[in-house]
Amino acid sequence: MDYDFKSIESKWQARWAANKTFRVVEDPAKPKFYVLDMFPYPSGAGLHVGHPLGYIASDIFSRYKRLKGFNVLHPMGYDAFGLPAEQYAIQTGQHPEVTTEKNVARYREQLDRIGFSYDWDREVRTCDPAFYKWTQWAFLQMFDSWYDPSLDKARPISELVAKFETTGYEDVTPAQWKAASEKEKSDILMRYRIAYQGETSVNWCEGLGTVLANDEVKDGLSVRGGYPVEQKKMTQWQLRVSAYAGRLLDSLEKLDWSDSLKEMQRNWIGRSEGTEMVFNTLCDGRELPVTIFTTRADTIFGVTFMVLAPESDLVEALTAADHKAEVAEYLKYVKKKTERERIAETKTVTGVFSGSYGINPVTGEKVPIWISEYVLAGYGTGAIMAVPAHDSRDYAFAKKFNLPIVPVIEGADVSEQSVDAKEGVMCNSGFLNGMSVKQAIEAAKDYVEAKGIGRRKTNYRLRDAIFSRQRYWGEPFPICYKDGIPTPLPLSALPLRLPEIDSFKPSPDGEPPLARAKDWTWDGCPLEKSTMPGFAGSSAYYLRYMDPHNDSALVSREADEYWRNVDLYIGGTEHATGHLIYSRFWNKFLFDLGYVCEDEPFKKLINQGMIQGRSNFVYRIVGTNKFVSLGLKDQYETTEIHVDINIVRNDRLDLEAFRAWRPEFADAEFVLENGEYICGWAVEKMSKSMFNVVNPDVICDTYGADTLRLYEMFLGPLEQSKPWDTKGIDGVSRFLKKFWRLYTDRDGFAVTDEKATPAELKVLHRLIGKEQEDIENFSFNTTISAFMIAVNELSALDCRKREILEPLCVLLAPFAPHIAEELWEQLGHTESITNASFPTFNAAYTVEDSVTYPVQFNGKMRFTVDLPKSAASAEVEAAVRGMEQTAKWVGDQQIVKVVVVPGRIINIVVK
RNA sequence: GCCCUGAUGGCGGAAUUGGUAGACGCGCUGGACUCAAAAUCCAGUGGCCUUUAAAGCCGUGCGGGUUCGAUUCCCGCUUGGGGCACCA
Repeated sequence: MDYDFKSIESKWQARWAANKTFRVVEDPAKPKFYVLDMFPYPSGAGLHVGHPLGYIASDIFSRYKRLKGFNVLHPMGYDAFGLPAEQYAIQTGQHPEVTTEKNVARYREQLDRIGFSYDWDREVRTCDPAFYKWTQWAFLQMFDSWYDPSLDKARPISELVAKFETTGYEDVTPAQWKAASEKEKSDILMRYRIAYQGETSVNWCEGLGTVLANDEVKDGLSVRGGYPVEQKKMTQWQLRVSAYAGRLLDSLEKLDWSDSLKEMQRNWIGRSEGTEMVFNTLCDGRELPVTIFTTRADTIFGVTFMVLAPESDLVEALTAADHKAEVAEYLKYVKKKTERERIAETKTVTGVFSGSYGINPVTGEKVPIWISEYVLAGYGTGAIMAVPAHDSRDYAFAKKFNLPIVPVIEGADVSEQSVDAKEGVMCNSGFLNGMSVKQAIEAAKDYVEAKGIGRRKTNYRLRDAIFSRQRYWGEPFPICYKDGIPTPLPLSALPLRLPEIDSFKPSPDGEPPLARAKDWTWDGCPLEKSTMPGFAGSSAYYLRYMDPHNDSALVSREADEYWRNVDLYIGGTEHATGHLIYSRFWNKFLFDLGYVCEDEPFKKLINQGMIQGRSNFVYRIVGTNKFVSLGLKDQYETTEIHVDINIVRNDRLDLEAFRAWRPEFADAEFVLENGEYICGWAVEKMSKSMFNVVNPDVICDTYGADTLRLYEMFLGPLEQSKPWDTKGIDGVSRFLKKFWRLYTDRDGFAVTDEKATPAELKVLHRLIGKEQEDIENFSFNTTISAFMIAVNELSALDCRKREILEPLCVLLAPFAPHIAEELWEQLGHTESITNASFPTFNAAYTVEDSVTYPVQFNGKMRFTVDLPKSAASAEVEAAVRGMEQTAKWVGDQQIVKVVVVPGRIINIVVK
């Protein structure tokens, strides 16, 4: 009876769907386990073989955990708002919803063929109003909250209002608050709300007609589309992510994430401990205190000038009358540069003197104030004290503009470059002289605080997230403008649905597409016209899966307390500084307000590696239509041409198929070696343009889903990037056929009820132990190797015993669920193998009797062994190559005790 | 420039974390079964020396070190991949 994967796989996929085999409900009697994949954006191109890698891994783990008795939540959905569908809509006029729907259907079809154990009853789509109701709800919660630094958590804004009314808070007194107009009160509160509207320098992308978040921009170009991005001051909705910077950083500690990912987040958050110091300044005789931020308070005696960011609000006040013209010109120059040019020209030093001076608060010295683009307005205070001797950027600036350079560390040679290292002994520094740099940093901080000229300050590089997008295909803001004041809609108004519009382009006067909607108002007031960014919907989707149909809460308390947070999250590393930061922020916010019970969303996170394509090349002799085989190409001048991998097998080109591939190759001629055309190859990104895309559907057709699943895992460690090479798939395909043959013979199913032998039990239990250990460590490739060995051994033993084959079937089920289900049914089970139990490991079956032999050390780092006559001496001697580590070898005739397990060195202990 | 990560046969990758390097799979070579092919099965397969075999030597990016013993630990490099980059 042959292994007919096609009928088996379609049979079981249909049955799983019909029986809702993977439906999961909260069950307090069982321990929970939440396994989550990063949900995909359903793009038009469909899945290639690299996409399901993480899904397969999480599916194996889910199925394994179920066998281990856990109640496993393993959902899937779609991150369905986004730019590609909208761009497509602009070009074709087709509604993004239609495109999205079509792509989702295609994704679902492809996913279903691979046999995933998702509970599809819990599917979510971010573009579904029933879903984005809760995205909008969360936004309103953030609008209605502020970050209380004394409690270090978010609190209702009403508490802040109460403070204003009674005791005052920061620079607002009760009298001022009471006197303030509605508009003024709104403006004051905007400075505190978690979701707030404010003017900020944004990444404006003309090509897309919208602003972008920092993680949506790379090298001055938009990540989607690759259009240039410029800096622009605009009023935008923002999320006060920066308030959470400290907590986001500190709780990284307790997460089970890879070091590299945590490090990326640490860098992105960028904590730096320093000092804020006030320099008094003089400009045309006026005095103005200016606060600067430095991490090197110890170098205060080396300050020779100050620098302001061109965008800083201080520039105007600190530009002397006789320098207005130069400064204005410089500002104009800076403004017209795009972000991209600024990055490209990071080596060129520019700047202008403001005509004003600062007073060093420690030395009383007067230093010039400059304006330069190397100081950023958005970080610290937008103003710095410059110490050219010990900061390379200040040094470059001082050299360019001939400013003095004063070293304050003994022996520092600053004739060629600055000495940035935080080591050495201070000099030229008054009370700091003689201290090490590390001591001096602390001493200077203490001094500054004691004298009241500054204070310790921790700065973060993490900026608030810009939350407005001038696009159509996103969540509308539940905000209207009552007399120009941003006013939240009542919760009963949610979801605020996207309006129908006739074109998806920006409006003719440059407003977002929503401006085209008829009657986009609420209660007579105009509604907000921008929409939320892509990360809005993906920030809390994992919570929604816990309780996806709840219409009265994002997630009920019961569901949240049962599922708590994600135990295992699998996805790509490209979300390190976007989604994974925003989600953590979002979750902490909901935690502060008591809506969820865990303050971190994802306990363990694994980044699956990329599967790269393996491209093939042919070599065309320049100026001809002749192609030369790889080994002979050096004899000609050739151009390398990508060739479709579907017409190449084992790097041998199918000549006929090549001629048929494209009209221009129809009369191609070949220079062959040994009668064959050998193609060159390279590992590259899998993409259509390189003709190296492998479609999982094709693999499912030719080899089956179980083979695909096994092969993707067998390829190598999950977290590593590795090339796909279809020819290796035959190995796992053969394995499954052999596995099938263990249970069947020519006539059909053939399993006996005989008692298993110790040898057979040993094979089984070694595998159980190995699989258990490997799966917990996400080392799926080694499990599969162990499986291959076990199956080969059982074949050799001709073992057809139920006592062995039944547990063996369960062991395979997480990896190759279809074949396992089929055989499980053949074994007489009526329930799905999903409900079986993982076999119990019994180490006793795997251990051999150990024998003790005396051994002598002969002085040549080699051992001879005295053996009883009964022992197979060659075997034992071959086995004894190791030595117990702690043994100290003195002399050359020492007797040791050797414990030998045949074929394996176990241990050698000094007697 | 800074921070993470890797580097092992023709290829993907193993190695109980200091103890027989190259498991498992692909590919390749030879053989069996076939009229033939496919499928399947068996054997071999790191390099060098050798007619063969035995034995030996060399081998985990490079150079040192620790150790009876290093792919594994330490120091110094080379190099692939990823991230950050005027963050004071």
